[in-house]
Amino acid sequence: MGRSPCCDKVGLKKGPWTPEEDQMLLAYIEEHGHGSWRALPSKAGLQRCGKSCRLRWTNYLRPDIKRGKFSLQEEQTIIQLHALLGNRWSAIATHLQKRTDNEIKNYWNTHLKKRLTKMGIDPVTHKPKNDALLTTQAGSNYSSSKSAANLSHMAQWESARLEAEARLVRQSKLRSHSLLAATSAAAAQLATRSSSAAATSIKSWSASSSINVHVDLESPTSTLSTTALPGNPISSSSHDHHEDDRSPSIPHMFEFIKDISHHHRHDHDDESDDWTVCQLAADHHSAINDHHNHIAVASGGTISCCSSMEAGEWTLNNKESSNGGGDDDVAEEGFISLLLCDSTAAAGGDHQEHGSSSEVNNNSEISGGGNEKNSNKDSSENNSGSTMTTTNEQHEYCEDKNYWNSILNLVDTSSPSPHGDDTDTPMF
DNA sequence: AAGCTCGGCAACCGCAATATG
DNA sequence: TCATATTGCGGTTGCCGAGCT
Repeated sequence: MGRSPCCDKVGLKKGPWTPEEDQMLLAYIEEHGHGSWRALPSKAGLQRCGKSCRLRWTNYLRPDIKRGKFSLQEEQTIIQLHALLGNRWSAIATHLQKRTDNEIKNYWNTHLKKRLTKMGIDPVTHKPKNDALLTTQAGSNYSSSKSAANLSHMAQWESARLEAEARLVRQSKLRSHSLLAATSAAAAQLATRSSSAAATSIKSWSASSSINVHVDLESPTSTLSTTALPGNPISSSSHDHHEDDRSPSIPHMFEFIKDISHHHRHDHDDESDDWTVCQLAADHHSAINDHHNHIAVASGGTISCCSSMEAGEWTLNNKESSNGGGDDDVAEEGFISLLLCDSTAAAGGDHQEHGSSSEVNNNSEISGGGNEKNSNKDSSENNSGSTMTTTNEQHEYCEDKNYWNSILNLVDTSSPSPHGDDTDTPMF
C-alpha cells in the first residue's frame, strides 16, 4: 500500500522562525543533508512540519541565495521572463541565479507589478490598458485591427512558443532513445505527437489567460489548429484564419527580445546568434502572418520556418545537432534562452546552425531591421500578395515596438540603479 | 507621542504532479 | 494499478516596521 501517514500537524509550531530554529535546521542539513523533509524535523529536534522546514531552507537558509535589492538587470530579466512565461515563478527563478521564486514573486507583486500598472501597462498581458478603450471608442478599421493585433500578439506568441517548446522536448526525448530519429518517418511521428502536446499546452495557457482557444486534436494531418471562438479575435491557427488574425505582434515581441539581447550583450564579439534568433523570429512572424505556413523547431535550438501554400501542416526540419540528447529541462532551458537571445545559457544549443536551405533566415539582412526582414521574406516566399498588409504591419509593428521600449525605459527611469552603473544602458 | 495606514516580506495554504509501496 | 506520501508551485495571509496625521 502507500506510505505511512504524513506527520500530524498537532503540536507543531507555525509562524516566524527563531534564530535558534534556523541554527538547528542549518546544523542538521549541513551535517546530514535534508534527505527526507518529512523525517527531518524530528531528527533535527524541530517542532515544525517538514514542509515548513523545506520552505525555510529553500527560501531563506540555503547558502546559495542572494538577498537584498534587485539590480536593474534582474528587474529587466524578470519583466522579460514574466512577459514570456507569466506567473511561472519557479521557471523565472531558474533564469535568475541565486534568487528564489518566492522572492521574485514578492518583488513582482510589490514593485514591478505596481510600476507597470502606474505606467498604464497591464502587468498580466504587458499591454497598454487602454487598448480595449481604443477599440470601443474609435471603431475605425485601423484601431480595431491594432487592438486586435495587440490582443492576439501574446496569443500567437504563446502558441508558437509552446509549440516550439513541445517540439524541443519531444525531440530531445526521441533523440535520447534513438539515433535514427532523423528519418522522415520519425519526424512525421514526432510532429504528430508534438502537436498534441502543444495543443495541451495551449489549452492550459488559454485557460490561465482567460482566452478561449479551441484546439482541434483530431486533425489527421497533425495540424495544430487553434480557432478563435466567437467574440474572440484571437486565433493562432495555421489555417482557418480570418482577416483580423493578421497581427504584427510576433515581430514586435521578437524585436523586443532582439533589442534586449543587443543591449545586454553589446560587448560580445559575436552577436550573430542573437541576430540569428531574431531573424528567425521575424521570419517566424512572417510565417504566422501567412495563413498557410509551417514552423518547425528542431532540436538543439535550431528553429526553422518554412512557408507553404498548402493548408496548415506542421512540418519538422529535423536537423541533428552536435550536442546530443538532452532532457526536457535542458530543452526548455535552451529554448527560453533562445528566446532571450542568451547565447551563454543556450551555448549547448547549436542554434548557429541556421544556414541550411530549409531555413529562411538570412543574416545579411540584419542591418535592415525587422520590418525589412519581414517584407523581404513575405515577398520572396509568400506569393499571395500581401503588400498592403505588410505596410500596415510595419506601421503597427513600430508602435508595438515602441510599446515594449516604453515599458522598459519607464521601468528604467523609475527605478534608478542601486549601483549607478547603468546610465549607459538605454533599456532598448 | 499615539494611532493609523500602507508596503514589504516571510510563511502558510491548498492544489497538482510525481514518487513510491 | 491504485492509494497514499512527498514534493513543488503559485496564491494568499498576516506580521512588522516605516511613514504619515
